[in-house]
Amino acid sequence: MRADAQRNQEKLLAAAAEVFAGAGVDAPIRQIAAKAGMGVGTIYRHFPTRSDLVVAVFHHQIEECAQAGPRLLAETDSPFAALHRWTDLFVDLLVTKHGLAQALQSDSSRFAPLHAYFLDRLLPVATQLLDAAAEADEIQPGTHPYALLRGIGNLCIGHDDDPRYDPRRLIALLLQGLRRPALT
Amino acid sequence: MRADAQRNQEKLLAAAAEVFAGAGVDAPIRQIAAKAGMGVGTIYRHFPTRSDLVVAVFHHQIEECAQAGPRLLAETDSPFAALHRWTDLFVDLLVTKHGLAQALQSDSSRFAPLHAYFLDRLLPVATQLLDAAAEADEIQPGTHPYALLRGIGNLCIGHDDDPRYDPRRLIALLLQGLRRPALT
Amino acid sequence: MRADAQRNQEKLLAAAAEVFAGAGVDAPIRQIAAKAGMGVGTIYRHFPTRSDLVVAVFHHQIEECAQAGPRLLAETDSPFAALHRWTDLFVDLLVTKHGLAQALQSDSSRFAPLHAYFLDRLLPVATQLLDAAAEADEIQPGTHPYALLRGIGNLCIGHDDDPRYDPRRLIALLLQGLRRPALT
Amino acid sequence: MRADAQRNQEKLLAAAAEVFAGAGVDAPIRQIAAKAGMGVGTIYRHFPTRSDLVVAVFHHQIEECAQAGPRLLAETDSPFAALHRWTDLFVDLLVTKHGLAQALQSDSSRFAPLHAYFLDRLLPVATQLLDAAAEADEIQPGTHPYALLRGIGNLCIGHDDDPRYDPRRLIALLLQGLRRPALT
DNA sequence: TATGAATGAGGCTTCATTCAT
DNA sequence: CATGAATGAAGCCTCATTCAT
Repeated sequence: MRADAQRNQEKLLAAAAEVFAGAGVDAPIRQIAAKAGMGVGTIYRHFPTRSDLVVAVFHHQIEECAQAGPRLLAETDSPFAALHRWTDLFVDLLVTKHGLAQALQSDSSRFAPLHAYFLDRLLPVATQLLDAAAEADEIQPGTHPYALLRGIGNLCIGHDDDPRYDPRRLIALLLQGLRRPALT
Repeated sequence: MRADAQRNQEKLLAAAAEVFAGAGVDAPIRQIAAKAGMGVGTIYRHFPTRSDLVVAVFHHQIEECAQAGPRLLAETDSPFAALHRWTDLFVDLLVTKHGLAQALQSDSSRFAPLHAYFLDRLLPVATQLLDAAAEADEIQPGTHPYALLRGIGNLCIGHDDDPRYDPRRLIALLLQGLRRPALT
Repeated sequence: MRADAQRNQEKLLAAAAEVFAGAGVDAPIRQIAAKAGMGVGTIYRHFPTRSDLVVAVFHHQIEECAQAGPRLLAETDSPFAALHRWTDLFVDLLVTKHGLAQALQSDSSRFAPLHAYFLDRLLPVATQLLDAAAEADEIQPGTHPYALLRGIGNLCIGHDDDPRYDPRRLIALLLQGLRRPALT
Repeated sequence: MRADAQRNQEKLLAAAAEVFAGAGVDAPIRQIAAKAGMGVGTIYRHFPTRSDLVVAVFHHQIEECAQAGPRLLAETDSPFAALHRWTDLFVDLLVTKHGLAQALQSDSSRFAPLHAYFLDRLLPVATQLLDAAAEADEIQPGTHPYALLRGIGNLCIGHDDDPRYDPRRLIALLLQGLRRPALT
């Protein structure tokens, strides 16, 4: 029976992820319930607020991304390179799980738990990477990790609306701008 | 009556701007009508679709911003400096008129006229500035003006949610990243 | 100046007739005003209620139809033939002035003045024709003129929706059914 | 729950039938919801469009009427008599379920499903009856069953507005007019 | 425990009608 | 007088959320 419940949870999370990607994180609950093959009541039982569901949906991905930070830092001699590669993973997270970027930028009161979880896990990672790069004198200091996360998150919005818009390129420019020596 | 109507229009646009700033461009029409002290019908008469109203609200600002581009370019010897100062004005537009950034990022089908107007006016300006800077060899070529506009627009989202997030600093870094010589 | 007013009135009535034909007698007043090139206030001034306007629009046609009855009766030896030809004119009125049939069947409280005027003018004519035919022993007695008018009116509804539906043929059958000797 | 829902459905259909009869098929959904003692959402859940509701309300009656046709034809030697009795049932349907006649006459785009269902069930019946009567040489051929249905439907409009108007008598005359031998 | 039926608040939009100019 | 701007009631419809089964 536990296995059943497990299976159901996964079906729900998969359905929610799909719907969030297709219709945004404000998609009707009924739509998710329908795709998951269950009643809306079941969803409300497990995830009383929409934010709870969103957190659950993005939990794994955020976790993986968080864990990649220290690993990348250990794997290379250049903290800046590690930072760069980590932002790539972060962007993957945001553009693959369409809906996450939207949820993160959304009116802060809604999705507050998602914000909290997101920052709780990723802010230390970004801090570590930035600090390491600054200590190695590869970048100028003074950029708040929060600003970096949020900036990258914002740049990922609408990533597939128009071929002229390539968030990775802009992010690369942003990181380039961090490098020393600063050009006037 | 013309004078009255004129006054009303202005009251409406002011109210809409205020409401858009406070509650986003999806705020209920009723709320705007209430703030403007008029019936909803009056708004629908002048602006049949929400997008029409949004365009009207942002029209002046966009216009001013567009006209500033060539002027700045003429005023300085460094096209890059002109570009930088123009992006400052552009950011002013986006952060002052809170709601514009949101509207620009919003699902393209809604607010299509706003998108069209926005690009119609500002894309040529951004193109001119980028081209001039590239020709002066101050920046590397290859950045699409559309990407720049949209990237800056995205970076301005949520500009006042958190003091740690300063879009101007990120944009400065982005522009810095455009400069020659490119650092690896 | 009187001539001007006259011209305006006619323009209004023509516009109303056209709109009634195209969009029914419940068409928005603004639509009529727009087609007539005048403000809605002007229409309200001359025709305080919608019914007043409808009456005015159909006045001429109803009048002509009413006057044709006695003339047809005088022109022929067969009152039944006169009746038949008169119903043809009546049907012309209803199918040409699309909207009249609709208005006549419409919820009796609205358009009451139209009903009143319509019956005031046409009921005596229908009565005269039916009585003459009955007295000439061409039709069986006992059919109320009101029922005949209304029945024909109803049969004209939707006259152009479907080629399979031909009100004139049905009306011919109805009149045929009135003839003597009655077949069981 | 199934039992409850069933009961609710019936309450809704009864309320809708009553409201349609009293206020026409364009009556506000809220009014129906109020009379049924439920929220508007419940109605929209079961009947997404107004037409769906109208079809459901008239479904049983139309079905019974359709089934009566062949039975009447089998019960008598005179196809014309069967036709006459069937039109009586048809008129019962239209005058009892006030609102059906209105809906059938209404602008074809709305209530299209009702039109379709109505014709799908009743046109074959009318065809069979007319054909049988024509083959028995009791009526003249050449009347389209669609025209007959629609004509009778139209004649039933406003059946209770005025005591002078008796649709059954007019319909009897219409059928009489179909009989052989045709009188000039 | 899962379900999905029911509720009803809330946003949208259209016009009939009034009335200031 | 003519105008048409403004009002706001009224209908529509969509979900978020609750709760009986």
